[in-house]
Amino acid sequence: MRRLTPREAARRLLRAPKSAQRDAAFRKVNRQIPRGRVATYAQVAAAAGYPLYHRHVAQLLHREGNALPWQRVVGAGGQIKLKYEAGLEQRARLEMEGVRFRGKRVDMVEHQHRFKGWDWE
DNA sequence: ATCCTGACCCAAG
DNA sequence: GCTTGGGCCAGGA
Repeated sequence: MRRLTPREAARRLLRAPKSAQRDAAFRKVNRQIPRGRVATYAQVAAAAGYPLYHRHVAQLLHREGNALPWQRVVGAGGQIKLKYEAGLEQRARLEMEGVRFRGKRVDMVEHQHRFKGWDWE
């Protein structure tokens, strides 16, 4: 497979369904979150340019999180939204990156990532 | 087209 | 802290 030129890539994106463009934007934003930091679903959605799509961010991570730093996306206020074992795994992964918790929630004051330009403040 | 669901969010009480 | 209700949107049945 030859590598696509930027122009070809752009063209391919335009032809692609909207959902694919969104997902691509979500993946890109998710990958911008550095180790030891987290962002909320709403933050990722907004930073990707789709302010009302926080639920879809979750859907994407659910589908193909394995190929992404999915553990760095949490609910508003630092809540872990995964249930049961999955939730424990996310917490463990984050703690392994040095993220600290206050009770059930991630210490957002310490670890919330700020995307440059985007997202309030 | 309708109905249901979801790793959501937020304001209320 | 909690629960509830409403809002949001696309995808699948």
